[in-house]
Amino acid sequence: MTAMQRAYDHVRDCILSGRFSPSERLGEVTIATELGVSRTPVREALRNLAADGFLELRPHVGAIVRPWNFEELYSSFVIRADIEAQAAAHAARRITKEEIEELAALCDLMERESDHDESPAPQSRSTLNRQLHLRILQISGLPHAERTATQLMDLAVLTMTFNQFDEEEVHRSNSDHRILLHAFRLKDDLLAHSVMRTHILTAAAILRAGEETPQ
Amino acid sequence: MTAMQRAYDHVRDCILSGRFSPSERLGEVTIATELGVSRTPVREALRNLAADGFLELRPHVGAIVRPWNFEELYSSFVIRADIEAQAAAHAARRITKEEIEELAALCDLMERESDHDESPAPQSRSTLNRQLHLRILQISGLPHAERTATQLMDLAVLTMTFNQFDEEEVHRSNSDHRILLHAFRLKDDLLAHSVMRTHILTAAAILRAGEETPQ
DNA sequence: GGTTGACGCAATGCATACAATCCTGCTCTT
DNA sequence: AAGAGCAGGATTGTATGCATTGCGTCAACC
Repeated sequence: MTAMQRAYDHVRDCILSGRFSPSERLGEVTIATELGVSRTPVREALRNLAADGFLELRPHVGAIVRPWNFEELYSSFVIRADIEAQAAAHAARRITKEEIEELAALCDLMERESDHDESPAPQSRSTLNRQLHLRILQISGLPHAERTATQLMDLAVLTMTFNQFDEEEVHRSNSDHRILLHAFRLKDDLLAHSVMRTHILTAAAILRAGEETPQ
Repeated sequence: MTAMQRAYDHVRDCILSGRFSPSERLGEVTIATELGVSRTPVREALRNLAADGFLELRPHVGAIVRPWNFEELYSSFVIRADIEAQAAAHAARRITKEEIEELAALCDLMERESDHDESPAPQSRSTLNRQLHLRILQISGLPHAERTATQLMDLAVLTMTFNQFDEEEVHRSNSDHRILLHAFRLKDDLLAHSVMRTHILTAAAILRAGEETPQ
């Protein structure tokens, strides 16, 4: 583990946990002394975080935590819906039997976990979900889809920790995955496209519902 | 102009002009001495180029020029088509009269340049085209659409220099822009979506045609 | 002859020092 | 009292030196 990676993870975790509030100014020296490393790896980590959309760099001012209002987050889902739907359609045409079994195994794991009401690892589901979506993006054979969608996905994890699905919504999500697998088996690219698009836009709608009621 | 920016532009131009061939290994010291600067800004430039998709960084090995086969490039167009179509639809609902006039002015410039057969600046059209698309992305109010689409667009400029549109194709492209503006005036988001999607997929098809015949 | 091990080298990773630039608060002036 | 100018400080930009790590090569052993 390099010092840059440590700095990256540290700042990222601080942003996600709310220790660094939005629009807060972060200096290189502050973080460097906090971690006991030099400015060089910290500087590099901040650049990477900015490239990944977590920070905004202002020369001679400092890195400020990117303020992520609701519109910002919702837009990432809208874009992801298009990209991943397209990827699912491509994947449906290229997927092999072995890859289908691989995805099915992931779905089994997720459903088995949902059955146990006392979920041992609360973030396990989101990890498995990420794996599933990532694998489909890889299978699609659209390298840029993989790049951009994973960026948006990791950025969305930010709020997923605050906004948990309830039991009914988890069930629906699992059902979406099953239908998607069905579409893959049939090599039905139109169905795959539509299911994936609905799957993500549904998540966005749930997010919107959870975000609008508290206010 | 910082030294990092100089290094960034230098390496980028070398990649685009073919001076650095794909899969070539680039050392930090090589470029640093070539430009007469220290390793530090070069290092930072290489990171940025990797973040923008031009390079791939391998720890303790070096930066290698990302091999961009045809599939890779084509996939960027497919993704862009979806993103920018969605952005156009959103823009159609939010655009103001002033912004429409602004876009119309850009279209006028592009068409006026097309009329003069002796185009003074060969890359002027691609610059104007970039401005037009970027402005629409901004108007869409989807920040992530702007981020991802511009990344893909800049990456695609790479081959646009080798693959020029002929007169007929330029005319068609201008016509697309005009219909898009028409859709904006009518606030017709469906039309805007479809026109933009077709516009980009057409460019991809032309690219494919130009790429398959030489072989 | 093929394979595995170690050693040397080259390149990156990191730390520190210095320079340039910009922001900020204060003061002086109007 | 409000605005402009200036000085101080803080932050980033760059250079350089040392530490670390992976890779290639050569030789020895199987």
